[in-house]
Amino acid sequence: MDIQNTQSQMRKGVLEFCILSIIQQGEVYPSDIVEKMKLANLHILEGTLYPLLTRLKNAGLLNYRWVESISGPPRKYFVMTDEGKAAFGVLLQTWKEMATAVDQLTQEKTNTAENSNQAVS
Amino acid sequence: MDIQNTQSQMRKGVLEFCILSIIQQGEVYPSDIVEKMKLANLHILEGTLYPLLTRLKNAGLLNYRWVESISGPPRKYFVMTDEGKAAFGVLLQTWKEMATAVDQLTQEKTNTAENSNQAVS
DNA sequence: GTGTAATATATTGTAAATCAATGTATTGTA
DNA sequence: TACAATACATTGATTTACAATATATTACAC
Repeated sequence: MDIQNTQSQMRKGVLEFCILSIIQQGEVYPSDIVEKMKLANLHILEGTLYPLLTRLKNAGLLNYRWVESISGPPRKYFVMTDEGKAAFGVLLQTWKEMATAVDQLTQEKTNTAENSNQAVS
Repeated sequence: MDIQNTQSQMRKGVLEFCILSIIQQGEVYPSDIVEKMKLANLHILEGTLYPLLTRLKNAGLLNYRWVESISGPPRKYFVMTDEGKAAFGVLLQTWKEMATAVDQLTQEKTNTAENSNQAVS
């Protein structure tokens, strides 16, 4: 009950960061993002994704272009702006620092020999 | 603007997990938690912490005992229940998996729109 | 052509959680 | 008694994810 909620919070925390990361790797439309996130076990629903993309677009981090599809309505392909790329760099640094901090925090007592996953560069 | 918000989201996501981690390392009262979190660059306010501790206590993950202080009102010292220890184990696993997934996601190579599906320019 | 399914973008209403500000209570000291 | 420091606690506003639903386009069977 509460565990699932906490797990959900954890996942929510990195949603925007992961979506920016996906878009930085190349043009994608929303269904691509849902798919890639699912592969990373970070599920996101359309009702969450669309407002989020709008937020990021309004913040100047993203742009999009319409692309015709042969199997349905046109798609919005999203790309990073220069500002978005800069923001992603900052967020990547924030993520690394936070992950390191959390690892240190949790390793202060959890000293099992199994936990030898060292922090990345 | 939006970067700070995204950074804030990231930190929020691990708040409960980190607080459980701190309490698992030993008995603490709320001000201890605020202090330890600040040292990890994960700031939390009392207005956030108190409801959060109440939530975790009501969920059966925490207990507390009153301890007299020589310099003010009595303090609530929190400890983990057995259920809380089990929950923390699950969350630790969740954190590791998520951190790995996020690292992989951010390290993937660049794709192009032409690679994915049936996009037509 | 009409109806249905599949694909895709988008909005609405609800619930949960953080935060800033403030409130309440206890202890020591001038 | 008054005041400062410490500590627990609540309130109101804002934000945001989610479930459900709406709107629009294309393909295909009949």
